[in-house]
Amino acid sequence: MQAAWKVWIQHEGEKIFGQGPRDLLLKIESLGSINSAAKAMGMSYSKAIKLIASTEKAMGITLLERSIGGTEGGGSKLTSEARDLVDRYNRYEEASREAVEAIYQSIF
Amino acid sequence: MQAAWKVWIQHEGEKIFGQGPRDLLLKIESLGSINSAAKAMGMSYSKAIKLIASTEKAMGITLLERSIGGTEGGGSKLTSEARDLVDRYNRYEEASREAVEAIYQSIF
DNA sequence: CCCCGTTGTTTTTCTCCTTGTATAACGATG
DNA sequence: CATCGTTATACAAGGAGAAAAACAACGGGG
Repeated sequence: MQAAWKVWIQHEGEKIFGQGPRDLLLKIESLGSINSAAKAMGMSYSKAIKLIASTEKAMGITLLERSIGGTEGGGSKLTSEARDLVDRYNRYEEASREAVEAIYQSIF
Repeated sequence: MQAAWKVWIQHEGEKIFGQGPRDLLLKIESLGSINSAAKAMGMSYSKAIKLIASTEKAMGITLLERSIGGTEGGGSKLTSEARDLVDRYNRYEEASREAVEAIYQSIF
C-alpha cells in the first residue's frame, strides 16, 4: 500500500498538459517524427496528432517544427518552447512526487 | 492556467482508494443509503456498489454496515474503519494540495 | 400476507473513444 | 519525374466501459 499521485496543468477546467503529452514529446525528440514516436508508444498516429494539436491550441504555443516531404519523408522537432515546457513539467512532477510521498508517510 | 493534481492510494499498481470512493462514502454517510447516494452523485447504483466492493476487497476492511429490508427498506452506515480512512485521506489530500500548488507557483 | 425501498447480481443495451483505413499534399533525391 | 515516408484530415469500424433494466431476497409494519 503506497502513495500515488498525478499532476498536470489545466485551464478553465480542461486538462491541457500532463504525462501523456510530455512522454510523447520526449519520444518525438528522440525519434524525430510523430509517426515513429506514436508507434513506439503503442499509440495510434491519429491520437498522437490530436494530442499535439489540442495542446498547442490550449497553451497557445507551437510545440513542433514540422517538415513534410524530402528524402526521409519529413519529420518533427521540438521548439524551444516545447523543451522549456517539458523541462518545467519534469521539475514540477518530481518535486510533487517527493512532497506527496512524504505527506503520505506522515499520515498513513 | 493553474496547477492540478490528484492523489490516491494504490497497492501493487492497482488504485484502491481515491476521491471517488471518498465522495461516495461521505454521501452515504449523509443520506443513509448507497442507492440515494449514487443518485445524488449522478452515478449508477451498479457502479457505486462495485466501487465499494472492490475497495473493501483491496483494502481488506469493511466499509459499510448494510441492512436489507425493514420499513424503510434498509440502508447503509459507515464503519469506524471507513470514517478513519476518509479522515486520513482528507488530510492527505489537503496537505498535498498545498504542497503541489506551492511547487507549481515556484516553477511556472 | 402484502407492501415498500433497500442490497445485490446478472444481462442487455448503448455510447464514447480509439483504432484503422483511405486519401492527399509535400519535397529532397536519384 | 517517379519514389518514399512523412504530416494531415476524414470517415468507417470496432471495443471497452458505463448505464439501464430486470430480477431476487430481505424484513419491519400495516
